[in-house]
Amino acid sequence: MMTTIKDIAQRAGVSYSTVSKALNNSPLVKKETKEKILTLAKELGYEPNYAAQQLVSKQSKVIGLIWPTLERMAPSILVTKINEEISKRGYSMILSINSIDSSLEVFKRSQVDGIILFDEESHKMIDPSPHSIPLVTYGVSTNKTIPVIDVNYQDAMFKAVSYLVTLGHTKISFIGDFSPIDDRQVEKYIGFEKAMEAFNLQTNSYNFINTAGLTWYDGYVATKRLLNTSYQPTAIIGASYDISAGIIRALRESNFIIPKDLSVIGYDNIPQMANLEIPLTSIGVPIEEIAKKIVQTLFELINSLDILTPNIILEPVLNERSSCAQVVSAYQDK
Amino acid sequence: MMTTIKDIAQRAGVSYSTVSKALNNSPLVKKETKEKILTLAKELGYEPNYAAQQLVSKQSKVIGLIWPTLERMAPSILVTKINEEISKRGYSMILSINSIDSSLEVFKRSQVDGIILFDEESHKMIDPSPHSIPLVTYGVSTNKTIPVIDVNYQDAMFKAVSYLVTLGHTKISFIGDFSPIDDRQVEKYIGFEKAMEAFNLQTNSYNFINTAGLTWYDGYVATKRLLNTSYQPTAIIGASYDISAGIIRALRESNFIIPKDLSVIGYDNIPQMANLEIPLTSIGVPIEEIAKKIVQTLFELINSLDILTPNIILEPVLNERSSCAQVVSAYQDK
DNA sequence: TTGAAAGCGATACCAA
DNA sequence: TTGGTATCGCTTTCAA
Repeated sequence: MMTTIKDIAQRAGVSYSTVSKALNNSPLVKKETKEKILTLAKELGYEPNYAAQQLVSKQSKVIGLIWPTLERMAPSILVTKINEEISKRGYSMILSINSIDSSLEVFKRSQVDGIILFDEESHKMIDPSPHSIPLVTYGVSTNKTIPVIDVNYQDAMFKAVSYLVTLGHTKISFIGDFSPIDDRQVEKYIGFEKAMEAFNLQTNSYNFINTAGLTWYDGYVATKRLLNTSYQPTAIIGASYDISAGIIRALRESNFIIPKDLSVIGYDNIPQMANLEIPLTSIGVPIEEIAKKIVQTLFELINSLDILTPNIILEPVLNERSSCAQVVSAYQDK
Repeated sequence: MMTTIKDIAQRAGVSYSTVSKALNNSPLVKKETKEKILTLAKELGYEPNYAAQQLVSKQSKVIGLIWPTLERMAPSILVTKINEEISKRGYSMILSINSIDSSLEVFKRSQVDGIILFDEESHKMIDPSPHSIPLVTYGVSTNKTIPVIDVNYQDAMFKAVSYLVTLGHTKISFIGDFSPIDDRQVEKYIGFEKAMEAFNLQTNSYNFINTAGLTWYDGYVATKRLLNTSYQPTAIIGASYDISAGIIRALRESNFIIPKDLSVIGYDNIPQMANLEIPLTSIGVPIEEIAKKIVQTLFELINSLDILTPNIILEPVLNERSSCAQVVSAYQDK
């Protein structure tokens, strides 16, 4: 059987309330008594019963993260960062990969102090029961009842296009996943479309290349397809890290030199962007910032400093590396 | 404040022990009383306090899985399967991506009933303290104190080579990651070497191609490298799913027809194997079986049916699909 | 069929 | 400095 503070008290010849104090390093206990108790605790292999502690303290010091779609590379870096942020605050993080409902159930059982919800599609139907656990979600803002940390994807695409226009580009193709299941991807697409319009750039089907997937290979294949057409863009925007990697690989295979022959700009600001064959200029909110904001908002909610920040939209920034160049004017004017 | 069984008892005009029984659907409570209590509980938005339940029942019905290296695609399918197995038994699973030590700490806090440890390198230093939580690990057997579920990787490679030999192949190349950090990969390598020896097949450096990585691209590059040599293997063994995907892509790009020109066999038995451009013949322990065995062993430990099964080595099976063919004898004899 | 009461393991307050 | 005791919310005998 587990040893309890009572066992220790008995052996030490003191009351168990004294043991409790000693174990919590209370200044109210004489040094010698404390030492005796601590040694004894170690001897007996004492381990605190967290259920009992939680019962009285009403805190577990753990945060739950719901991540129903485990099989996605991109967020895994975010999850790692969030984990770090949470650790910094003396809390721990546990993950559940079940459906939202059952995850919520487990987390209640585990008595987590707060919940972060990662959802690709729809967190529209979560019922935020009144006395429930503090919860924030990361995703496209749709719900007004729970705080959402979000990225301004449309603005990201606007900034990307704007940057390319500054460099003289007018023939810009967007390669991304247009499937309506992922709101984030759709936002990027819309943002690109709007930006092209805003800059009065003509578009046709060659400007919108649908990868119908988010993997590297999807980007690769889509790029090959684009290259086989008569349209010759001077710049390509890749909608995600993986897709951009595929774009670069396809271009190099076709002997395009980046950025001399073609400029490429990718979405996302994960460190790996710099480790591609060509250091990729990218647009996006730094992953650390997203992690920080999510965790910060959750803790504000836990400490209920204020619940006045329902939706937080993070602004993307441009990260110049070396995959974009000025359009050579000789080509520019016919 | 949260509503408790006492609140319900008061409103219902019964004792709180009756409420407890009703909530647990005890047959000792009259139907009408039960119904009244249940309705009232719903009305008041009653949620059980799990810490209190655990304190008395000494069970949390949750299993913890420690997975320090989140960024690996392959195991993520295994994790999903394990999660399913655990759910079947009425338990839940939570994940921790922290270091082993801190994960152990969180799981004690969360009062999990059992722990599964996924470790790539060394679970040699875990101290299995006497009164601790039941624990099994998935990995290469090294430790005698805690049960390990493992795969016979050497045998897998033996069976792969054996199968190819049956088809008449003698020039077989192994493409895999030789880095010593991952014991699993090393085992495959050794298994291949031993098998070639066992069948008296000559080997040189062209038979062992080091990808120095486990991604698709690593396999792709390694294959290209092999193809540029004078050695013309008739069969290739890919050490992992991702690597095999890269192999296939490289071969197709170089206009090899699989399996007419070259046979390919991959390691791993995840369902995706069939979804590659060419349905890939593969060797490995079905991922479901691994998941089942891990969970089963853990529950035996939890219920301490017997602790007599310290190490379990699963036997790989061959899965014929359509990436291997008989060597045409005309080529065979010089 | 229901109620009273003990106890799970720890914290915290008030007395001594 | 220490000890006694109430309490957290629930399960589980044992009586009624």
